[in-house]
Amino acid sequence: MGTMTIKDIAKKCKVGVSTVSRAMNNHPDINPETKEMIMRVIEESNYVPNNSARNLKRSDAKAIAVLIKGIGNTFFNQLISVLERECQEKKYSCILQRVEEGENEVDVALEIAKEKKLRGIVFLGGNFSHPQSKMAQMEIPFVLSTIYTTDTEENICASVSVDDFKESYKMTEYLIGLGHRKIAIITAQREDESIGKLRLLGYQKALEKHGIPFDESLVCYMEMNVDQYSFQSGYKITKKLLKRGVSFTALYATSDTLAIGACRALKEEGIRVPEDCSVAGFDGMDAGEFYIPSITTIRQPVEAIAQATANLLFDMIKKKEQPKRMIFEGELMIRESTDVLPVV
Amino acid sequence: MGTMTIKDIAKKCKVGVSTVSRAMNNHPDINPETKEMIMRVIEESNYVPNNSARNLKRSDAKAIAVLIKGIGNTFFNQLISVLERECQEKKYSCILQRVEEGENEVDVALEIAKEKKLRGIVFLGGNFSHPQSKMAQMEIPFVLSTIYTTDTEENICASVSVDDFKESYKMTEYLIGLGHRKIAIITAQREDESIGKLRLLGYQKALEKHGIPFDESLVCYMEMNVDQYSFQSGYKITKKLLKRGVSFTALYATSDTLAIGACRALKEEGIRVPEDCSVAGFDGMDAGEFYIPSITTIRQPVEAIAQATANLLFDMIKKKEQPKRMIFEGELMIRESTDVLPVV
DNA sequence: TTGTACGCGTTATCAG
DNA sequence: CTGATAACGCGTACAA
Repeated sequence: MGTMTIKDIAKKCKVGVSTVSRAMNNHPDINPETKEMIMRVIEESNYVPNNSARNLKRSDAKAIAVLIKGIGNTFFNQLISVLERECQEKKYSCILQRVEEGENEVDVALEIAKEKKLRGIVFLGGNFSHPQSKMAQMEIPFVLSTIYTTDTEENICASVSVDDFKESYKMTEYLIGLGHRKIAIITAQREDESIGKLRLLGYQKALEKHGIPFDESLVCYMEMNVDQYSFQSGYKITKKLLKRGVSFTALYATSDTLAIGACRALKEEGIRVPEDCSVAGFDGMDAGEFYIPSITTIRQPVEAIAQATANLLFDMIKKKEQPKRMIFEGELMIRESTDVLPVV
Repeated sequence: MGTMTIKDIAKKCKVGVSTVSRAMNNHPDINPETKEMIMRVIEESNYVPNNSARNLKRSDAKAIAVLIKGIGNTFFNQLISVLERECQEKKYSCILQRVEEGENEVDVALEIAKEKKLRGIVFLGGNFSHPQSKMAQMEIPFVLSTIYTTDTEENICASVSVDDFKESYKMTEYLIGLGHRKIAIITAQREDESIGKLRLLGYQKALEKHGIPFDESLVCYMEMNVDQYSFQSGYKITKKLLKRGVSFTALYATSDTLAIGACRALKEEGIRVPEDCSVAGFDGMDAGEFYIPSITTIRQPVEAIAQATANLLFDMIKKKEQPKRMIFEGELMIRESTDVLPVV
């Protein structure tokens, strides 16, 4: 019975197609008996309506999409869960769409918005520096979650995130407060113009503030090809740093995963954490909490960010709210991987 | 200028719609100049073709989908990467579709297969015990990756995985070989009929083989509600186990994430790994490799499994291959978290 | 309450 | 090489 259509069902039931349609879509004006009969036939026939045809016709979809750049980033999983929960509550369906590293997320957004007749979009991850002309094409509300974008005064994107600059400053200052002066940093690739850069700037600013000269040889940039914020990445970079032979008493990795990779690398060289070297991360992921030693980090309030993202988006959909930037406070989680610099 | 259609473009270009369609879809029979002109207009107009309409018409899609039950399972990320790479090579597009814990993956498959005119499907995760009648509706090839299913002789599903029973037996035997006799196990929820059960059975079999009586009080079942194979889960279960006051010298967690959670819990109680208690995992994830102590585990050959999954599926699509079950060998990775039982 | 017929945006067929 | 036009499967005015 190859592929059923609504017509086949109509024929089987000896009714018109519209009646079948009404039965499927819970329309009020239909005889309950006819409806039941139709539903039974549908069930028996294993009929599955064609979504493409539906989307083509439908004007109202009650759906949003979440575009995720850089899956594998465990950090997003929690965020997504909350977003999905929130959608369910609002009776919206939530479409998850992964976008490749090389792809342009706005293009993907434009396409899927049209295909699925979306009401709104959430962007997760990515650098997000797109020309204004491109952004203007987005006819539906969208919010950037966990992403920073360098938008101008007159044209602000809706976004919710922590202030990466400030939080990074906070962490660096904490390390300095422990007595560390030679603080190595693992940061995004040189070309990064987004959160990676901000975190680096925060680090620099804190050093400057405390009269510690910025030492380029203590900065480790991630490589382009490898999986950006992975254990592997942190491990390799740290190995390389150690080979360079520069000395440092603290290592600030700009993500918890990087920090964990770094700890492994240090251990292999017989360097104890935190006794010989303090290690700090960023994000506040579970992995860092369970690690031994547990990783000192800046915890992003994921739950709150996700919640705010959903609220802002739905408010924008209802025209109740203009795009705005929302900043959340990160929390310095002092754990086992950092310690005061021992006096020698 | 709301939403452009192909007609608008045709009008703008003063050509017929079919010419525009040809330009977009790289058809051979079109004047290069006309094509170029059309493409320019499309670009300028920010026209985005409607995918629903496309899918509706298209008969051939050259696409497969990967249905993932239980994202968050980092284990899948690698698998997916390989699958995507393989698709690219074959010029197929690869659609990732998450399926909720409560959803029926076959229903989702049926729907998306129809909507996207898929050529094949890969199932990742889930228990997969579906009635034969349901499976019969799948008109396109599909393969279960990393999933075990209790299929009958005459009706085998295509699947590729390790032999969870055998591998679990292997791990347990290894622990016994170290001198351990009181081996606790963290396993799936009681109701599990899939890999969780198999791993438990492998454990039991190994005990039996070596004349060690099975002790129900050493078995920790996961809870239903919590995130199944998470750090948290392993942590909590271990805490509970310790409270029970039963003594054990080794703890076999049936996933690396559980093992890591367990290590944390043990540490908090002042129990050293591996000196006081050996801990073993399963899967061979990065997280376990970088953990301190690194986790002894059974490494699933993810790369090979993914590769075989792709090959099998594409062969089935080309009718070159019948559904079959493929078993891969797991590798016992002896690392820091296990040690011989000290003679007291 | 139900059935008929049209249109959604594309692509494919077939004459020019 | 190009342009009409017929599907694709469904929802929905509109008529009955």
